Amino acid sequence: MKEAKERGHGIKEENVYAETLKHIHRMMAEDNLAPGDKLPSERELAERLGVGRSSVREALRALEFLGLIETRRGEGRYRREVGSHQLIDLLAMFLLENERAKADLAETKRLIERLLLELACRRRSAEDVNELKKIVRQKPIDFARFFETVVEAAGNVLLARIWRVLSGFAASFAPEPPLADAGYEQLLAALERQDPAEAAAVWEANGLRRCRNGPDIV
Amino acid sequence: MKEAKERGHGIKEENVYAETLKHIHRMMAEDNLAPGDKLPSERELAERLGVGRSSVREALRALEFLGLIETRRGEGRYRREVGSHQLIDLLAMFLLENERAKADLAETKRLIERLLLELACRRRSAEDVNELKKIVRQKPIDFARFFETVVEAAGNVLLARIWRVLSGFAASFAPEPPLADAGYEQLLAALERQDPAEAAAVWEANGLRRCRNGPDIV
DNA sequence: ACCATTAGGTGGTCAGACCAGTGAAGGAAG
DNA sequence: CTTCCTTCACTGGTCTGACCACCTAATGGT
Repeated sequence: MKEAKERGHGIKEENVYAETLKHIHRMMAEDNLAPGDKLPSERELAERLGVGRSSVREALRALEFLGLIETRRGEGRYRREVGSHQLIDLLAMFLLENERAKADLAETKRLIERLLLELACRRRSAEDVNELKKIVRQKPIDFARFFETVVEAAGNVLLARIWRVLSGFAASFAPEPPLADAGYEQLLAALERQDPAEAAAVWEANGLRRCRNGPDIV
Repeated sequence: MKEAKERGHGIKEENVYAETLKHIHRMMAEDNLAPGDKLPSERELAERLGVGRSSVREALRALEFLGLIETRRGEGRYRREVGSHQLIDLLAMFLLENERAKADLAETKRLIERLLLELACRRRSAEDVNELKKIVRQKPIDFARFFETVVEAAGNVLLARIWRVLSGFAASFAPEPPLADAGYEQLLAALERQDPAEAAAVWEANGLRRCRNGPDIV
């Protein structure tokens, strides 16, 4: 009675939804899908992968959650620029109820930013420095663009993604108070001299007051 | 021709799936659902909320994605301990298909471990130090237990969770080369003296060689 | 009292149907 | 010819009903 199973294939035996998710993701990579490109329709994917439309829908919904694709009703689904994370809004909503989580989040974000700065110091190219100089020269300083460049220069995709997720969370309930201009000058100098310790020191010095005390002068 | 719509209710007009998601989440809060408690079944929720089962499924899948509930086939869905960030799991899954990502993963893990060590230096209690002394004294040194204690002492739940995820994935394809015993002695000394800089220095000296030099794998 | 069987509930999946937007093809009016 | 509008095919959104595989607990025979 009990040996009835074993549907022929010995291995996989995972949720169709999870399989489909991986499959579609792999397909996106293999087809070299650029941001803005259109994905096949739900029905076509279902037929091509030999699964039901509902399973395809759940997989696509997950990809949308991860911010990898964008859905336009009546049109289709499109590959999205990485970095715009839809899931952030939802997650933030849930996290709002936990004070401790908020504190941990703020601290973690801050620490990972320090790591990214240190990495950027070691790996930044000459172009990175020029780009940053341009950004700092142009007042008011665009904090987001400054740090995006730093993250790019750090050259660690995983750490960058974690940062973007945390950053999105934090932004949704704790607006970012910008550093003083002098802070950027110092960071830039450290980056140019490839001095990770100096960058970390500047970051700590500029961050502690707002982390500890809360509201402070801009 | 164009004024045909307006299904009676003037406002909402959002995806049923999104509405259902919020609805179920609110319901969980109002019913004071404790971790481990069972949620109503898909079919019951569908009937109670007046929507289709597929919409309920998409909403529940999202909650699962967020780590708020757990699904047990054949049994039901249960409220889960908050704080389990499922999304990072998924993120890692995707990154694992890429060689470059593996190098980034190893580096990120290493860096986050440094952060945890630094935090632990600042926040460790006397008991933490005693615990660590016991672990170090007992050869061969149990690396996992040593670091678990450090992570605990660091007192940042979010960072700890990220580390556990990274650690788990890293272990699955890159066995951990343990530190020399002398390394643990030095780390312990730094922790006892609450000297983050020293701890970080020891960590870098013992580990970063493999991350820095390799030209981003092949 | 024990254990195998059974029945009902639950999530997992699929297929088909219909709705509601979108955009392009195609025809009528200018 | 151009312009405008209708039409139609296609897409995502949703609902329904039907199975399946799985788990639990009640059942019933030994």
